[in-house]
Amino acid sequence: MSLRYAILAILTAAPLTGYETAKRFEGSVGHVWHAPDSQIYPELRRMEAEALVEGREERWGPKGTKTRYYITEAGEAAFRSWMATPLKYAPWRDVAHMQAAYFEWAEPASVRMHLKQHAAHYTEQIAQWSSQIEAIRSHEHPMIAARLERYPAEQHERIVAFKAFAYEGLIRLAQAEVDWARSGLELLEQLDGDAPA
Amino acid sequence: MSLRYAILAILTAAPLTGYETAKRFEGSVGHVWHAPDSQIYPELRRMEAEALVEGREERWGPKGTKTRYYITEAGEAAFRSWMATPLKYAPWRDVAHMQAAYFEWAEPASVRMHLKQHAAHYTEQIAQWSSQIEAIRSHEHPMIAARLERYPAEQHERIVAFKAFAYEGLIRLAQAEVDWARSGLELLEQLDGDAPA
DNA sequence: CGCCACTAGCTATCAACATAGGTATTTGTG
DNA sequence: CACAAATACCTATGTTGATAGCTAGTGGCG
Repeated sequence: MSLRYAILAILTAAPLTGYETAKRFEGSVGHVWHAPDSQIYPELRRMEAEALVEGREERWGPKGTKTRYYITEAGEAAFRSWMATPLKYAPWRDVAHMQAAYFEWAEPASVRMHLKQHAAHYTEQIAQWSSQIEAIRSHEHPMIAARLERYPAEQHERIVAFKAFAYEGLIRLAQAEVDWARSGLELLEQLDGDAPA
Repeated sequence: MSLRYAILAILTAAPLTGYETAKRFEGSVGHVWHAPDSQIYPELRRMEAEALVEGREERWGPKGTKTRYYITEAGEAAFRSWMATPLKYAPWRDVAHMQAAYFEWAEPASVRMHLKQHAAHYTEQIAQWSSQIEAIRSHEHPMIAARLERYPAEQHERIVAFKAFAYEGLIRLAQAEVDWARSGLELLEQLDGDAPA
């Protein structure tokens, strides 16, 4: 159900075609929520059937047409109501930590590789998200720019602050992953120091 | 596919019936990986068909029988090979952060509630995982006790260290969530301080 | 002996997501 | 004008996971 609300969220900034929506989920929004186009097209149609969005046919060149989806009042209401509802916290499911619990089944070299990869992956994520935050704060981010145009100036501070806040949370998490992986490398040295090959 | 390896992982400590396996996924292993019994029973049968586990019928009272699953050589090999394989990092999907990015659509009181709930949830998680770590380090944890009995003493240190390490990672993440939620509450005070109701 | 919680095992259905294909049109470039 | 790249849209299939049910035997208690 979250995909639906992610779609509604980006449609509050600007009406989009299915294709554009899918692109957003590869790029900016994709940093917080990922979805393939094969999920997005049918979901948009379901949402249209429920009157949360309205699809308007547009000409596209001499022969083609495309559908641009506009969020409706009902759609905004649904989004607002979701925003007011407390989240259900799903039970944990984390492969990396699950695997780490059984590292005694892997070669020390393999463990080292896993941990280094883990740190590298999240370090890269931090870099990406940091540059997103900068673009958000400077209003250079295209989605932010479109959104700010649509809403009155007194809301701009909140809009920007919350987007940046969300990314800051992701960065905190990623930093925790990096720190954990590093502490794992230290642990490994300790264990192998005690009983070297 | 991860469910399969989670099952293999716990079967390396002791052979289990389907029911016992399901119980593990509600309790201890469930902290890192959750799965309902409706997933576990068919998965065990699939794994038996692929010879990763061997099911042995056991009497259970005068009329009943139950199947206890033993990990096979092939199962151990599959697990070891998975342990040596680098993980694929799935694209991000996080409802709480997605929702936070659009907090301007919620009432400040509602945002405050969300953030407090978020902090409370992960604080509770930290408490649970911390007590797990204690039980692991003191060897009081039943799964750890069973596991240590099965493996030679020189491996005990690693077994315990890696289990504790995994939980430490979860605690780091949860702590990051709590810190983030608290910083969100501060941000909210700032924003509402600028323009109070 | 009746009752109940627990153990044991199983099924059916649905939503969510991944993967991998497909067609057709437009637009820009050499 | 040929061609590639991008735009636009769609489907089919399989896996995973969530939800909710079901039957039936065991073991302990009053």
